[in-house]
Amino acid sequence: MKLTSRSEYALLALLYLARHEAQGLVSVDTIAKAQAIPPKFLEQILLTLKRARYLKSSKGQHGGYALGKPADKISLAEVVRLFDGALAPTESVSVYFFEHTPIEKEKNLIRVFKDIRDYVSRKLENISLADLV
Amino acid sequence: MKLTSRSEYALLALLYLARHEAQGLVSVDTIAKAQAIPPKFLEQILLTLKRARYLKSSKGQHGGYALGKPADKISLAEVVRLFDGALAPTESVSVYFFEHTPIEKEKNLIRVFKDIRDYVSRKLENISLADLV
DNA sequence: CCGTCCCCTACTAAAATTGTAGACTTATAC
DNA sequence: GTATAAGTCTACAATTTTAGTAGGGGACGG
Repeated sequence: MKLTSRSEYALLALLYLARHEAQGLVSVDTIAKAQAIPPKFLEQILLTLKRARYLKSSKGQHGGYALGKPADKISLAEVVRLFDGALAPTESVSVYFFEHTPIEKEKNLIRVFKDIRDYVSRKLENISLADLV
Repeated sequence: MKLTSRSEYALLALLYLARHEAQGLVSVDTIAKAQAIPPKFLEQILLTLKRARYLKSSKGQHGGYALGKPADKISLAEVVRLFDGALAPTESVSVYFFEHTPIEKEKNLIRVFKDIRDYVSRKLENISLADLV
């Protein structure tokens, strides 16, 4: 797993929204300024999060985004997977994003990388936005 | 950390050499065929490994490559770092490859990713080629 | 009906990844 | 001492991924 700026921005935006849940809807530009994210890029990211039901939104004046589910129901694992795919170090040990890779037949190596995969998944699955605000 | 095919091939080649240490020097083509690696690509990889002192070589007939140090002195961490850089999930928590990234100021996130970094580094630093042959 | 804000797609520039090509060098066998 | 079997080295190319930008459209509030 390697975080791209997409997923880092996504996490920052979600954290912002989790911290400002009381305020209701927040505009893209507000988040963009607060977290120093290129606004049009953030727009795409939020749209992706919305389609995946992590956010809800409304248009028009006073529109904006808010969390689509409780902060404790959104895990880091889900967010990272949405933007960066596999949490595993190589796709041949990935559960959700399996693909063939050269080391596939090296059982000993596979075991090591599965251990890492398991640690990372467990860790990120057990941490929600609520744990971080 | 995300393994590229470069580092996967490097690991395969090193394992092959570790398993055939008795045979002395082994040619690129022999390794390439045994491990199904594009030969000219492997050539580059072995050269990099050699420059980093993990391999030694000699030219000419009956030339080839062999491990440059004992198999138990070559850790997976070193090999992966050589080809793929940081073991950490994002460079802002990397010790050897630090760079600024967007989530930098989110202390809570940083803590999580440092935990992952530590697990991965310890794991890969404690496993050598010798452990896998 | 006007401004504000989300929706959506297409596009682009840069970087990384995954190789290929070919000329050069060195050691060994004969 | 020459042919040959290797490694050495650099440059290049194709593809994919990443990190954005651009801009028109649609909905909602006032």
